[in-house]
Amino acid sequence: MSFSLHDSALGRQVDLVPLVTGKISVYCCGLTVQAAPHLGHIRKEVVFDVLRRWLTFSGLEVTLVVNVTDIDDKILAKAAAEGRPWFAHAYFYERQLHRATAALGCLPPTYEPRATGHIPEQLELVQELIARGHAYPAADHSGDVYFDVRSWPGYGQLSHQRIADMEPALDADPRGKRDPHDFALWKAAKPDDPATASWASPWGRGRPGWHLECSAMAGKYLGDAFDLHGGGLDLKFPHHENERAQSQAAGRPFAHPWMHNAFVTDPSGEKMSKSLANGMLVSEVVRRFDPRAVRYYLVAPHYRSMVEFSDQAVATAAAGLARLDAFVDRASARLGAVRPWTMGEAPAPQALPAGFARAMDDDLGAPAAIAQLHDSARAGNRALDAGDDPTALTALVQVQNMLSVLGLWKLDPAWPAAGGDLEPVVDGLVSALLEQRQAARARRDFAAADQLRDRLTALGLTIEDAPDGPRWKR
RNA sequence: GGUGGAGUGGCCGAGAGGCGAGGCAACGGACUGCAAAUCCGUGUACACGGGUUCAAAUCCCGUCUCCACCUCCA
Repeated sequence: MSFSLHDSALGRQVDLVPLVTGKISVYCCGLTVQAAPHLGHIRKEVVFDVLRRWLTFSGLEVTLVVNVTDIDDKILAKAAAEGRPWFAHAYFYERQLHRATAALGCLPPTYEPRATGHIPEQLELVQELIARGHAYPAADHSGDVYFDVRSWPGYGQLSHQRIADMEPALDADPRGKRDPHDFALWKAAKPDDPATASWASPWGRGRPGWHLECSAMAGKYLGDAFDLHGGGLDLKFPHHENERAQSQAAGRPFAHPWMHNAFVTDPSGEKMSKSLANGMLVSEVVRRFDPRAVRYYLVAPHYRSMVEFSDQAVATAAAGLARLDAFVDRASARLGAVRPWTMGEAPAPQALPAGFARAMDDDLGAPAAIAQLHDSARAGNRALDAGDDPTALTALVQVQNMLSVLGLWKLDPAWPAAGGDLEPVVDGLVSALLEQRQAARARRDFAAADQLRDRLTALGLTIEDAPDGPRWKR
């Protein structure tokens, strides 16, 4: 069984055949760190985190590169408005991004290069493109350098657009371009730009354009050819089209399949970015909901489907995850805790039901994978009811492995540690109270028993009297 | 104008010619001191109008509605 996925460039599903046996190299466009990340931004991180976990589980060594765009017009403008250096603004939001990805259980990428840390590589690429006749300094001597889209026949192939059919550029000022669709590789410094925001170049001081950095950094960390390029659907054009054109025009094969994830929409069904300040910042959502439930909500739909955000949708996800947790808790209490596969370990044989692997190998089919997860939990619960411990144990192992592949295992190392040291102490105290309550129940003093349960309930704990004794959970 | 995607039961969300994914909610039953959890059961869903076919949510034609991209949005 091999992994296949929908290639946005070809518009059909293809097998992902590694360029180097046993290894997969992935470049996934990261964020421009100009504002706090919302759920839509973070969906991409979660999708590629799951991809990485699944490929790793499948025995591949995955290199994941995610860039940080730490300089652009918006960052400069916002920083100026705030009266602080652009890099202060960028670092601030880069930290917010890291906090948000960690909060949702995403592992840090293998490499996370910053655009401003790779100026020499970007200048080299510009010179290479000029030498090959695919780029030119602006005719108006502004110091800009543009990519010549008409010089590259493959331009438009990724997004399936012809230059002639594109909306005429609204740009009234051609700024020395040969074609209005030519895009900036290098942008000359403007008089009011801060001195720290420009670098010396053969065309005068300036800074790299947005598209250039990804081509340069992908080349540096993954080589001229790599296995997979990913990002949000909205980057397909122009960003990815331009990246592809730059790299290939410079003689680099670049990525084979392209993978694009769909958006998270706001409750009115519109793309999230238009309504930043309405409760969908990651920092706000994880305050209101269990972060694992938020991740489950993002993981469960197919990555190429739009997902609508609402409190109710996340609450529903939380209920679904609670069902799985309940089985794991119940089975662990009876059979003993089982440690699932985690990132970096070799998978044990029979670690997963075939249906789950089939679903994941088929274009990361999370919905079918989640269905399998619930089916396995049900089978496990049934086995526990029937006293069939061996079957229940198999289910416990498999359910936990599936959760781990999806990054949903409760104790996954990617989750921020949450006072785990106190857990046994709390467990001991609660268990002592539950023993008292059991004693009360045994002498049929239900008033006393209920009073104890009410006290624990008031602390936010849930008490369940299972046939094999009481259980508690938060 | 160009390109791509979507409309599925109370809600979310899969599937893509034939045996009703899955979750949430609801109802009934078993279990329980009561609950909770769990298990079992319960649904004549596929925007609309035509057509093809033994068989259509799935294919074809037409219509409507929505979303995204075509300027530096994940």
